[in-house]
Amino acid sequence: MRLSTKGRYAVTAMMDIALHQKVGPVTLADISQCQGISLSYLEQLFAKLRKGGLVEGVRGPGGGYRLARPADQISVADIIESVDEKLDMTKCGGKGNCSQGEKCLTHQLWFELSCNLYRFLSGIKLEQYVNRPDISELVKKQDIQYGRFINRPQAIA
Amino acid sequence: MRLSTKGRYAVTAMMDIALHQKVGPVTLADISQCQGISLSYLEQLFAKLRKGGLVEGVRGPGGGYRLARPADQISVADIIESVDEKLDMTKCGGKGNCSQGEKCLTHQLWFELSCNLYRFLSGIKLEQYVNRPDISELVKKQDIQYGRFINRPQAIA
DNA sequence: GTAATTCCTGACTAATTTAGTCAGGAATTA
DNA sequence: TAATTCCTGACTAAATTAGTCAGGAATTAC
Repeated sequence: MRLSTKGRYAVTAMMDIALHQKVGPVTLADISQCQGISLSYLEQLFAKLRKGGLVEGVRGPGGGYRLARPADQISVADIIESVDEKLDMTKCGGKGNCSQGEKCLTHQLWFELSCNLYRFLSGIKLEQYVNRPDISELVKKQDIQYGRFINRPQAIA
Repeated sequence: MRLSTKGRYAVTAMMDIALHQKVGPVTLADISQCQGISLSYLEQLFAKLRKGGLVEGVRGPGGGYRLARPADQISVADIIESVDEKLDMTKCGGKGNCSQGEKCLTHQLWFELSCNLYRFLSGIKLEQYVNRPDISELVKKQDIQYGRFINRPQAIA
């Protein structure tokens, strides 16, 4: 479990999509503009999120990305996991030069810690942010501010 | 709050020191050998841990590093914080180009998440690993395996 | 007081990851 | 048919991580 700006980008982008679920698919161009991330970089990230089965793309005008499953079934851990490559925790991998076969003690301790962290982040779902009334209010304001979804009549329906 | 291999190195190294508190200071050379990290890189990390007030160095033969305060007062969050530079969470920093003065919504959400994570890692202290009897047993075994503390009579006293 | 040990400092380099750029193609809608 | 948007892959630039090197400073053991 690694946690970098890359993971943050992915999580915030996914939050953006989750917050607009009802309006329709969200374009990467919108996310790019609102969050100040380059479009091409977002495309790289979303290629991974797609492979991870977290989002699905909709092509053509009015298209964009939507969640591949309900927001209460997507955790922060899911997102980070699909975007960040696993780092081998042990440094000795399968070599066993760490402690003659056994996993080195401190590596074992880190592993425990890492599991706890993973469990913690697995418990945090996108849904719990979406359903907060104070947030829905802000979403509306910001959408107007950025002029999002203005030329998308079918999205409202 | 970022979490990389760098942070992992620091945490595992600190665990190593905590586990050997009673025996005396732990040399970076030992940690380097046991965990497969280069000595010079460890020195860079420990320069930060020292500045963070988490460890203090003891020079000369029989020297090494020891914890600067009790193990129940050093959390995983402390360690990672002093080793990893802060990353600006907002990307707009103080520029306010994010959402005209207000913090962008999704950035705000990430900030909340990050706080929770920080609180979680602050709750995990080095002590809770040190005091586990199953671990003390393993520490002894591995120390013999690596031939640690063999030429250090004063360390036992 | 000399030698060995260990921390400590700073500058430099190599490898990896992150982030961005570019050029183009494929599916969909109007 | 044209506009929109995802989608792919190759390439480059910047940042971070990790390692290397050379030397100095404090301490201990002899």
